[in-house]
Amino acid sequence: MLSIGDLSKRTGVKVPTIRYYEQMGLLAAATRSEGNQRRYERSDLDRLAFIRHARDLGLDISAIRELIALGSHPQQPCGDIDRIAAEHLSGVREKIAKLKKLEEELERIVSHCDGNHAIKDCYVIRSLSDHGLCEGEH
Amino acid sequence: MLSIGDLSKRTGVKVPTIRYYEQMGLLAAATRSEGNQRRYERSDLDRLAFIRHARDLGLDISAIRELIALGSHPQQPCGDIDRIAAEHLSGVREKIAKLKKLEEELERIVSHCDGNHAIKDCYVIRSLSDHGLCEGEH
DNA sequence: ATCTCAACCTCCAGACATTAGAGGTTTGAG
DNA sequence: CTCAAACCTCTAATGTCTGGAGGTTGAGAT
Repeated sequence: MLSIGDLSKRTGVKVPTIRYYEQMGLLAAATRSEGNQRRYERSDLDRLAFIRHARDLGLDISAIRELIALGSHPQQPCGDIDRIAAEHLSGVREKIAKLKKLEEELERIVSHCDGNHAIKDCYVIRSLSDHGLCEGEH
Repeated sequence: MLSIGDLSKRTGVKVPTIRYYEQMGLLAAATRSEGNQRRYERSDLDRLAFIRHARDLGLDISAIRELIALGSHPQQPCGDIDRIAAEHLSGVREKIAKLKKLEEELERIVSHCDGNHAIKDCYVIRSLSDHGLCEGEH
């Protein structure tokens, strides 16, 4: 049996976050010690690792809840699960595309500015003020 | 003179968000009509466009406040502005790198799942449960 | 057996950048 | 002049945690 602190150390999920996940219904309410402290076992550790992994991938709480619910019917076909992951993949791709445009623009801004001219002539300020200077759209 | 709704339409920033920016000190308190409604002019539109642009680039409110403050002393050299932009650039690059790893992993996960086997054998669930299946780190 | 102090408990509040709603007032077009 | 749309302020919610206050428990050392 693990304390909440043990669980935290092993998964890298902070203690209040574990309690939050319990509150959000991602983790079943833990069994308690005589003194009312949460006690966890192997299966809780696995589930928390699953949650953490999914969060790292950027899935939100409700998506994870959906996955967990689906996962509890292991005989059914996994089409829905596939759909959730695929939807998320396209979301991630969009974010990457956006960020790449931002990266280019910031690069351009920084490379034009040597840090030594007066602010009124600074390319950073000029290009932030005047969207027309941007090469891409965003 | 523009109403807050006009400003909103022209910049794509929602009305309550404009009021929020005023509250946060990014926009100066607008002049008011006789009936206490906000009235804006050209310079407000420019500044709001600046703010919006900076937010699109992912700068947070305090960074924007900093830029605005620096921009109001146009005789000083722009080293600080350059620093803010450069710091932000490295943040964006980190985000991109992270998301690319996620993209790869999600691709791998999705491609292994044809949506037709039982959930207990689904690669999505298996790889979320077992970090050891990941090729990269995250 | 007792002491001690880290780790635990609950509840509440804050962080971020908005967004939405309630309830009331002003504006401007017909 | 009327009346709906747009405005006002204030409050509260969103999502995902994170921190603190104030009090209790657990476990190792004496």
